[in-house]
Amino acid sequence: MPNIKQLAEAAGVSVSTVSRVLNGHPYVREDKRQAVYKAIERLQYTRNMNAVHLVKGATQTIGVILPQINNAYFGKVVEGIGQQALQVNYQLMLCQTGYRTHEERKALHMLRDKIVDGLIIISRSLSLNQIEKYAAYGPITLCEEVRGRPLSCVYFDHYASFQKALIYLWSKGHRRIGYTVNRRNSASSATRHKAYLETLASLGGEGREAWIFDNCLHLEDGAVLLNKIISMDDPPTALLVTGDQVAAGLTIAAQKQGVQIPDDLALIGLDNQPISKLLGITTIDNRLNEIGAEAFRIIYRHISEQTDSTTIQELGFKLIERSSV
Amino acid sequence: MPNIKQLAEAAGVSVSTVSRVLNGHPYVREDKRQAVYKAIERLQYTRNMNAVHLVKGATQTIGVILPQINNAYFGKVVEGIGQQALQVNYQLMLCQTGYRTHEERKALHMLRDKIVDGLIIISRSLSLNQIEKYAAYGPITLCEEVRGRPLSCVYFDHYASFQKALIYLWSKGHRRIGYTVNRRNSASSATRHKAYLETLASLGGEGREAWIFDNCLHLEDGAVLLNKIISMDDPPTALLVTGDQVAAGLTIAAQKQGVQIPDDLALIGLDNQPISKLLGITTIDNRLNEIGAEAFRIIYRHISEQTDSTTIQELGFKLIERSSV
DNA sequence: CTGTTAGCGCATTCAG
DNA sequence: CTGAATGCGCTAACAG
Repeated sequence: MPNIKQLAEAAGVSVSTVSRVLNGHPYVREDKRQAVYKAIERLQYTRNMNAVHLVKGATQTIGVILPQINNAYFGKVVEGIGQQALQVNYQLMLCQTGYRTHEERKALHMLRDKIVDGLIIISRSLSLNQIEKYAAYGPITLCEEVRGRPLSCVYFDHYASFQKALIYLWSKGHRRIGYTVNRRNSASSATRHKAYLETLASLGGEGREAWIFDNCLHLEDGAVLLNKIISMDDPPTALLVTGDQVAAGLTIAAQKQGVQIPDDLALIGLDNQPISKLLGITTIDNRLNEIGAEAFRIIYRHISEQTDSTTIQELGFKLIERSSV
Repeated sequence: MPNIKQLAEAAGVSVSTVSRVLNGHPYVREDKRQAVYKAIERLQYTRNMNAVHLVKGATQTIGVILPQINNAYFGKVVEGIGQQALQVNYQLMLCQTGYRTHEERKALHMLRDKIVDGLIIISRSLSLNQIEKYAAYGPITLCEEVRGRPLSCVYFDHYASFQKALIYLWSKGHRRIGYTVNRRNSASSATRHKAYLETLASLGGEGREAWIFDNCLHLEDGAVLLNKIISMDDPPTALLVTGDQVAAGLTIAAQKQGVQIPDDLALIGLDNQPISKLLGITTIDNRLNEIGAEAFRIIYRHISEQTDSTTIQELGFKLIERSSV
C-alpha cells in the first residue's frame, strides 16, 4: 500500500502538491493535477485517514451513548442524529452501555482520547459530576435538561407534559391517576414525580405511590403491568405511560383480558410511535427525531465554532388526542 | 495537552519507558513505573489514539452498514453485533445508508481509508461486484448468503424457511397463499420467490403474482396491506409475512376491520419479535441477534488471524406455533 | 503555482 | 531493564 511520498514520486511532483490535489485546494497546475490522478489510479493509492486525523486533531466522528440500540425510543433519537451527521459528512460511533457505568466511562474516554470530536448522551447512569469532568476534552450534549454545568442539552419539558396530560385526564373525569416510568431514579423520573404530585394536588386530587409503576420500557413490560393492575384492590382508572411501546403492551394485553380502553382504563402514551397511531392511543409527541437532530446540530456548531459556550435547547411537545382516553 | 515526550520529561524517563507502562509491558522498574503514573496524574496526560491508530495500522473499530437504525429488524442485528464488540473492546461505526448507493459507497471507503478494520453489511443496495472490490482492504461480512467471492457471510436459509412455512400452511388447509417482502429486487426476495413457486407447485398448488406484496417493512405497511387485501376480488387466505412488524400491523388492522385471524386470513411472521408473541402471531425465529453476533465474531477472527480466507456460516431457524394460523 | 521541511503523537526496533 | 532513533502517513507553513 503506497503512501503519499511514493505517490508523489510516481506522479513526478512533491508531496505537498499531492496533498493539495487530494484536498481539492486551488492553485495547482492542471497537468500536475492530472498526473497525480493518473498516479493514484496506477498505484491504487488510498489515503490513510488515521494520519489525517492525527495531524488535524479531529476525526469528524461523534460518539453516541445509549443503553441499547434495539429500542423504539432510542432508535428514533439515533435516527435523528444520523440524518444530520450524514449531511455534514460526520461519522457516528455507537456505544451500547446497557446502563453500565463502566461502559459509559469507556465511551467518555473516547472523547478524551480523541477518537471522537464530540459526544451525545441519550441516556445515562453516570452522575453529571462524573460526566462534567470530560467536558474539557470536547463538547458533550445530553438529551435531558441540564443547567449550570459545562454541558449542552436538548430536551422537552417533562414537567409541563405531565401537567398537561394530567389536566387532560382530570378534565375527562379521572380522579385515580397513576403513571409508569422506566428507571425510578433517573433525572426525568424525579421531575415527573414532582409534576405528578403537584398537579394532582393543585387540582384537588392526590397521587399515590401504589399507582406509580417502574421498570416499564418495553412492550412486554406493558403486558405484565396490565395483569398487575387488574389484580389490584384499588387500581387507577387512568395511566400516564411514558413510552408508547409500554402503552401498546398495555392495550394489547387489555384486549386479551377483556379490559376496555378507555372505559376501564384510560391511557396516555408518549413518543408518538407508529404503533400508538395504529392502536388509537392518545399520546404526546415529543419529537424524538428532532431531539436527536438538534443534539447533533449543537455539537456540530460547537465543534465548528470552537466555542466553549454551552447551549440549552428546549423543544416543544404536543398532545395528540386519539381514543385511549 | 501534553504529549508523550513532555510526559517522559516530567517523569524523568524516556518516551519508550512511558510507552511501555502505557501499554502494560513488563520489564519496567517499579519506581519508574510509579514516576510515570505520577506524571500522568500531574500533567493530566491523555493519550491521542489517532497516533496509536496510525502507527498500529488499526483502529479497533468495525463499520456497520444498514439502511436505517430505527427498525426492529436491523436493531436486533446491531444489538447482537454490539454485544460481541463490547466483549473484545471494539467500537462500532454506524452508517445509515437509506439504501442509497452513494452512502453505501462512503461506508465502504471507511474500510479503504483505514477508519475501520472491518465491515459488516446488514443490508445493501450496491451490487456484490461493487462490494467485492473493497475486500482487498479488509474483511467484509454480509448478513446474507454469498458464495464464490472474497466475502464472508452469516445467514439463515430463506428458501428452507419459506418452504417449511408454506408446507405448514398447506397442511392447515390453505390453498391460496401469498407473501410479502420489503424490496422486490433484493437477493433474499429472489430466493423467496423461487421457494414460493416451487414449493406450491410441488404441493400441487400454485402461486400468483397478485398475492405477492412488496414495500412491506414497517408496522404501517401491514395496516395498509390489510385494506388492500380485503378489497381484492380474489384475496389469499394465508400470508407469509417477512417481518413481524408487518404481521403485527396486519393483525391490528384486522381487528379494527373485523377480519378474523386466522379464520379469514392466516399469518406467519418472521423474526420472532416481542410483538408477535404478544399478539399471538405464529412466526419463524431466525435468531437475528445471533446473526449479528456471529457476523462480528467472523470479522474479529479474520482480523485477529490475519487470514484472507472466507467464512460462510448458516444459522438455523425455528417455526414458532402460536395462534395466527 | 510548487517543493522543502517540520511537525502531529506514539510504538518499537536496536543497542546498550 | 532503559534510551536514542526511526518511522507510521499526512498537512501546512514557509520560502521560493
